Amino acid sequence: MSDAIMEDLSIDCVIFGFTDELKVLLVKHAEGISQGKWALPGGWVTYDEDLDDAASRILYLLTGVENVFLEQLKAFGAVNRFPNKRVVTVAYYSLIKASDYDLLAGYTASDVQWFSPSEIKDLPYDHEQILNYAFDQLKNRVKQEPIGFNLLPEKFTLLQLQHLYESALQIKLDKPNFRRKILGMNLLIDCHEKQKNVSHRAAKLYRFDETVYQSLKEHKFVLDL
Amino acid sequence: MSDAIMEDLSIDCVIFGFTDELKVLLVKHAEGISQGKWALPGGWVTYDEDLDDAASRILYLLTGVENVFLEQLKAFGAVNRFPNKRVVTVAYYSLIKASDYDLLAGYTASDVQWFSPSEIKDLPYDHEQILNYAFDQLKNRVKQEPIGFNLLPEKFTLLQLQHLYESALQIKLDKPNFRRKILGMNLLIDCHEKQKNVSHRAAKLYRFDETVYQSLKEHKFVLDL
DNA sequence: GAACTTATAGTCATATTGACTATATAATAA
DNA sequence: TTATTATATAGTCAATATGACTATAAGTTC
Repeated sequence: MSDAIMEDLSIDCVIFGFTDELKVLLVKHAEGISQGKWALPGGWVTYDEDLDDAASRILYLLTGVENVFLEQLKAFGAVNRFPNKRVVTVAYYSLIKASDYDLLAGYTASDVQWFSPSEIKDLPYDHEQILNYAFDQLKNRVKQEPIGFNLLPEKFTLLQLQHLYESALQIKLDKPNFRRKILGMNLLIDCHEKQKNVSHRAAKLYRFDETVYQSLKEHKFVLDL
Repeated sequence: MSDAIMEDLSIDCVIFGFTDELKVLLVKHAEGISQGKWALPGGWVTYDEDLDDAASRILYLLTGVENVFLEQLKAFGAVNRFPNKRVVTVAYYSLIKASDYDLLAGYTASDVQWFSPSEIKDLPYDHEQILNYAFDQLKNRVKQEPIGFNLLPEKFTLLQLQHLYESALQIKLDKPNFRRKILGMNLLIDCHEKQKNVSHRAAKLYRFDETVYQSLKEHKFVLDL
């Protein structure tokens, strides 16, 4: 064991960020074959760290984003996915609140930035395939467990929550029906407060009931939207 | 590129087999640290094959089982999961009809056999963790797409299909409700035939409508049982 | 005060669910 | 031959969920 790198094994991270809409975190490569290109943050695994730890370390070094729960997506292992060398990569993904993190490019990255899905193009290697796979996974996850706890302000309106679902699932939802569904889950607590400084009727503010939120995460539910 | 092995990357396969109940395919290791132990079929990836191909090759060499659709489960990469050496393994799984395959131990396996989940114990490395993960994945998959096409005889009764679901999901189902649900999907075609040589009222035989089956596989549905 | 925008309440026909009960059909034991 | 049994299959029912709406309320801005 040493902290030498495993020559043929890498990590790539797909970080989805939510503010008003869904974004993806990319870094500009400072070196190597893909120098100057925007790509998923990625790097090499060392011999003395678990895969999950490698993913967190690499993400932090390249982007400054830390303390994020990374979930494994899949290993991508086509023979020619990487040029000149056989490299299998293990992809991870996460969904975070963009405004909670300061971006700081480092290590092999010269720049780091949030991108709208629509402006992403020409990703190197098989990163496009990884990203598409991550989008599918995200949609699945959103339907299988509640999201939003770390993505919205502590107090939020039902419409904000609805927008979150709409941008993660890329669909439009009916407002009254969404309210009914969400309120029926007893997941939200009425703050007995209203929005301020809005140029229309102020909406009620809610917050998550942490106990219910956690138990819904475990005892699988299916959100049929 | 060569057909040398990647020293630090392996494959492990979880093969679920269905006959009357759910079984798992294990091999007895003929060499190495776990010699004489029953374990998941696994082996090393070479430099010149895709991960998916490596999985198929290894499964075939060890067990004689071929032409199986293997789906990737997850990469397991804890630092000490394998003794004396850092090895990351990519796990695959599949669900097949046990009686369709002849078992033939080979390569690093001295024996191969189907096991009931309850009789499996003392698996080496982190194979128990992998197996448990595969069970969870199986349950998920069974709920998200139709199964049975390759697991049941061409003509089968509703009760046989129900037993398949019950053993994959490890739950009991209500017979009339299961019938209603399945028949309502228009997935089955009435063969206008009945069971023979049974010591009770013979049940109707059905077969899958291949077109509907395939389209249900793609346009995700959720089976709420 | 009128026009607008958004929030929130409520309607309704239809479909689905889980938990049942009832009847039909065949084999076998008495 | 009839009773017993095991299973198949049909049907009931109350409770709940769904999608597509309409209606009204409560604020802002012109």
